[in-house]
Amino acid sequence: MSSAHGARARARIEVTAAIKEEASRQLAAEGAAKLSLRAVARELGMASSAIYRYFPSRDDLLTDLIIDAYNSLGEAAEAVQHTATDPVRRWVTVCEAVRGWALAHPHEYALIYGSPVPGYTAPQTTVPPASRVGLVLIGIVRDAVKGRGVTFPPLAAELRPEAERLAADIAPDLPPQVAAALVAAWAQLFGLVGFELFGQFNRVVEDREPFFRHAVGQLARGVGLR
Amino acid sequence: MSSAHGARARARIEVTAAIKEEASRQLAAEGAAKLSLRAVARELGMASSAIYRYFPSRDDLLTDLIIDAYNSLGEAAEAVQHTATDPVRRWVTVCEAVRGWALAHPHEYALIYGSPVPGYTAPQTTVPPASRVGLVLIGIVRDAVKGRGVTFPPLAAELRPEAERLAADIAPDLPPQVAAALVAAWAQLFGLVGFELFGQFNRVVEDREPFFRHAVGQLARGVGLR
DNA sequence: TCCAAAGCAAGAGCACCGCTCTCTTTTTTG
DNA sequence: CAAAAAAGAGAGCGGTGCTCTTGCTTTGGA
Repeated sequence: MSSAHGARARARIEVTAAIKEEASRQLAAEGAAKLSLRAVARELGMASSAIYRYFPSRDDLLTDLIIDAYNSLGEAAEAVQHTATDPVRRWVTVCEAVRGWALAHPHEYALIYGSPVPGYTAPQTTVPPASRVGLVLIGIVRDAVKGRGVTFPPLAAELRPEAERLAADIAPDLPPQVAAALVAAWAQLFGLVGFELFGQFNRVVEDREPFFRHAVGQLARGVGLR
Repeated sequence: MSSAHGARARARIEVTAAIKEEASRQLAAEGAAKLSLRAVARELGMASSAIYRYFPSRDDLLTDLIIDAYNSLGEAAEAVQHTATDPVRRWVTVCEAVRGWALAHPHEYALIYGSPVPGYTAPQTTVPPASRVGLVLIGIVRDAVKGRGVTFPPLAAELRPEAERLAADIAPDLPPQVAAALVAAWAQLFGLVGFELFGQFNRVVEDREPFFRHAVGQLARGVGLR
């Protein structure tokens, strides 16, 4: 068993943690593409082949880091979700937390929202951590709907079936129009963050904080919040 | 001189083109990270070291491919920008062209709008090609403003100075409110496309075409188009 | 016209990478 | 206490970007 029985089991946990720690350091410093198992091993003073006792491949290590990144971002969003009561303010606050986390952890952000690492497809285990930010946004809108703080956004007729299916899937208690608008706003939020982070706003947007605040405020109104 | 004088100069152009062609093939097939100079050379039947006579480094080759990708996407957008007269329809059509290009060229899209290749910073030469889609969107809004087809969107007071600076920079003939909303919508468009392309919509949005059409339609209204 | 200069191809080589296999040592377990 | 399982180390394979040296060919000026 891999329980915390012997000293060996404890050592395994420690070494695994040390590997992830060093890998995380390299990820933050140089980015995912320059993360090398050999360099991690070197830094830890072990043979490069020994790493493979803990992570079967580089991709498995990356998967762990991806999950950590999703959880770290999710926590950042969850931590501020109740610091306001007004729906729009709550929405904007959470969006700002997402942006703040992204600016503080650019390589981690690129790892999870940039181009998927080549040939790499994320396993199912990443799905729950990846959903946390979305769930926070859903929660805000849900509370607003309960408190009558939502004007239903318009919905094209052709989108009706998809909106109903989507609402049933992710938030059964939300009106289809709101659910559809929410998903769109969710994607658009990461468009704003990504453009700033990846340099697309260079020489275009200078004073980025108020710009972002205003844009996500409009996003909130697009979902129906007020 | 590097003019088309001798047979040597002509050969250089041909070899350069052949390298880019093969590299483009590999990029489309496997993605940027698996593009290897050695593999390109192998495929072309030349020594790997010979490539360096044409491209000083792998990054220089990638820069060329980035420019090509921007231009290809820009052309796709420009090609459809006049197929409608109604401002909202024009906007949606161009957005659909962007999405269509992205779905048809996922690796090229990832190259230019995914995480920037680590350590790599795009040189100034990429700026004009990178601007083409934005210019198309600006053109649509400009025409709409002239034709009185625009309701000015709201603008937070704190954003006023940035909006004026931004408008002066990218579209002096556009009202600041419109210019600011336009830039935000521009970024949000790529959020929608990226989320679909990079799998974030898996198990969330099923019927993606109407969803996208509706979302970018709302985007157009956010800019003031109607 | 001839000859030096410049351009180009090729091969060997360096330092790195992910990953595998084998061998030895250590710890756990029946 | 012995057998089995786990872990570490080292060598090695095939791959990468990139450099350097060595010849060969085209080019342009005296």
